[in-house]
Amino acid sequence: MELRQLRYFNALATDLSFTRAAKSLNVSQPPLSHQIAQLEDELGARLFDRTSRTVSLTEAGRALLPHAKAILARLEEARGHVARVASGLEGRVQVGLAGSHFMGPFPKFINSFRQMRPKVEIALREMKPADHLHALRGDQLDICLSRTPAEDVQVSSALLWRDPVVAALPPGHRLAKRNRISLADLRNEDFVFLQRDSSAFAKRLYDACLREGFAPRIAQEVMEIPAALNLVAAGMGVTLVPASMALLSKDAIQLCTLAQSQISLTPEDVKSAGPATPAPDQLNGDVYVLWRNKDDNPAVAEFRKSLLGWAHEHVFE
Amino acid sequence: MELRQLRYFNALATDLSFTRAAKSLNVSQPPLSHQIAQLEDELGARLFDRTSRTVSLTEAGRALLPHAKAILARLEEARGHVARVASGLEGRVQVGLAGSHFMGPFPKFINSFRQMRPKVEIALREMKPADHLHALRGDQLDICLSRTPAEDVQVSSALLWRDPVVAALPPGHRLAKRNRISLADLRNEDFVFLQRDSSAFAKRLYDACLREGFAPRIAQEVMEIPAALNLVAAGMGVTLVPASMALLSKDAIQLCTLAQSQISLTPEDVKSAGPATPAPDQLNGDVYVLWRNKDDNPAVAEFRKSLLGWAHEHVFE
DNA sequence: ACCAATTCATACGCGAGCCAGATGAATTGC
DNA sequence: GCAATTCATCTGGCTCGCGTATGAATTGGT
Repeated sequence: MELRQLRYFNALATDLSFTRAAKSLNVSQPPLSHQIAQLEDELGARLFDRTSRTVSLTEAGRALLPHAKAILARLEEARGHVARVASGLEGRVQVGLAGSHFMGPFPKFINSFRQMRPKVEIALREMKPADHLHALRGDQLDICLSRTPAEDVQVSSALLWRDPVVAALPPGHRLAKRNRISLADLRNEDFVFLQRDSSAFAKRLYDACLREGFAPRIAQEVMEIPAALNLVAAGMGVTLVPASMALLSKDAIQLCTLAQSQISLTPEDVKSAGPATPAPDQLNGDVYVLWRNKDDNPAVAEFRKSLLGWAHEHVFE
Repeated sequence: MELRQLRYFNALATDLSFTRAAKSLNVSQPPLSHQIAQLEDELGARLFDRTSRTVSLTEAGRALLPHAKAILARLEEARGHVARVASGLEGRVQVGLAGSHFMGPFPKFINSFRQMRPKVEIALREMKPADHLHALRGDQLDICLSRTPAEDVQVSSALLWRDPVVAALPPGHRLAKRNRISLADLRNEDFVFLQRDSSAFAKRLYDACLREGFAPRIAQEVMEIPAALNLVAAGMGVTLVPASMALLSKDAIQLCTLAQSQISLTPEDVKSAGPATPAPDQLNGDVYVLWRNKDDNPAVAEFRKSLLGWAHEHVFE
C-alpha cells in the first residue's frame, strides 16, 4: 500500500471518473487505472464498480475512504508540525530560576516572548540555583537564570543584565540616614543570610564579607531573597540583596548603595574570560543566562537568542 | 513523503542505529541512510543527530514520531476494516418488514445472525409493504420481507417459508365450533380488513373473497395484522390472517383453517415463474425475501444467503 | 600509541516499477 | 448505425530504490 495509491484513490472517489481524476492528479489515465487495480489486488477487495460509462464506490471503497482521507490529512499535519518545531515556533522550554528573578526584568520578557511565540510552552521551574547545572545536564531544564556564569564545560552562559548588590536595612537603622555605606560598615550587624550551599551567589556574598575582614554574624539563614527581605523588615537584622529587589516592600526596608558594589563585570569581561572562568569576586548580583552547549531544540535556541536580544535592547541601553 | 520513509524513520527511531534498523527492515544500511536523508530534505529539518557512534532523535524527529506511528497504525486499521467489510463481517443491513413478521420465525434468525456476525449492524425498519420496493430502489432498504414476491426487474425474491391464511373469529362465534370452514362461509360476516393499498397481500385477500362470489363487508380497516386481531378479539368482526399469528392472543381469538388455504406455491413454482410473474392468486401469506439485483454490499449478500440457508434448514424440514 | 572493529556516508551498477502514448473494447447519444 | 466517450491493456523509456563496495570517523583494547 503506497501513499500514491491513497492519493489516487481519494481523487477517484471524489471525481468518480478515471479521466477527470487523472487530469486533476496531473497524470494520464492508464497509470491511474493501474494503481487503483494494484491497490484493489493488495487489499483483496474491489473498491470501485466501473462500467464503461460510470464509476461508483463499492462498500469496501466506502469503508476505505475515511481512512485514506485521515491518513493524507495526518500527513500534512505532520509536515506542518515538524516545520513549526524545527523553526522554533512550537515546542517547550524549561527555565530554571530562583524566586528573586520574578522581581527583575525577566517577567516582562516572558510576557513579550509569549506574545511572539504563543505555541511555545514555557515551563518556569523555581529551584535552588545550586541544582541548576545538574538539572541542565539531565534535561530537566533547558535554560537557567543565575547570578553566576557557568563553570561547566557542557554549559555556556552570557550576561543578561547588571544587578549591583545593596544593603537592606530596617527603617530607622543607624546607618540608614547615610546615603552611601561600605560593606565594612556592617561588620557588627546581625545578618539575615542566604544559605551558602543554596547558590554560588550566596557564597560570593559571604566571601566578600570575609575579604572585608569580618565574618558576618548570621542571625538567620533563608532559602530565597524575598524571605530575607521580610525578615529584615521584621527587624531581625540586615542583609545584602540585588538592587532589583527595590521593587519589593519599599516602605518597610531601607536600601543603601554599597561603595564597593559599583564594580562589576562588563559583557566584554565575560566574553573574553569564557565560561570556564570561576565566578567573579566582585560584589554584584548580575544575572546570566545558562544553556547546554549542544542543545538541538530550536525552541530553546530561539528563546535564548530572543532573551539575549531583548536584554540588550531593553535593559542595557 | 513516502510510506517507506515513514516505516524506515519509525524503525530507526526505535533502534537508534542505522545498521540494526536496516537489519530489522530487511534492507541494507545505505538505502536506509539515503531514505532518511531524503525525508529530512523534504521536511527541511534534521530528524536525527548522528555522530559516527551514536544516533538520537532531534526535536523535529520527536515531533514527527507520533505522527508516523499513527499513520502506519491507521494504515493497518484501514487494511483490516476493508477486509472485514469486503468479506461481509462488518457493515450495515437495512431490513424492511411489516409488524406481522415479528410474530413468525424471523426474530429467531436475527438472533442467530447477530451471534454469527456481531459487527454487522442490522437496522429493522417497520414500514408499509407497499413502500418496500421504492425504499429498496432508493437504498433506504437492502432487504425486504414480504408476503408477495417481487414484481420489479431490479429486484429479485425467493420464498422463505410458507404461511397459510386462516380465519380469525371471536371466541364463541357460531363458526368457531367447526374445525374447518371455507372462505365462502364468511360471506355475511363483518370484516376487520387490512387497508388494501398498504400491501399486495391485503389486496390478495380481498380478491380471494371476490373470487368466492362476495365482497367482504368491511367494518374497520387497519394498517397492521396484529391490530386486526385485537379488534377481532374485541368482537368487531372476523378477519383473515397468516397462520403464524397463532402465537398472539390465543385465548381471545379462535383461528380456523380454511379449506382453500391449503393451496399455496411451492418453491419450485416460484423459481420457474420468475420474479416478473404477478402475485399468485392462491390464498396464502407465504413470506419472501426481496433484494436489489445488483447490490455489491457483502454484508447484505451474506445476510440474504444466511437467511435463505437458515429458512431451509430450520423451517422447511 | 597504535591497531582492530564498528558505524554512518558516498559511489555506482542493476533491476523493478511507474509513467506516457497508442490501441482496443464497450456503451451511450445523435 | 456512426461518432464520441470511457476504461482496460500493451509497450517502450526512464526514474528511482536497492545492494555491493568503499571511505571516513570514532571507540576500545592491547
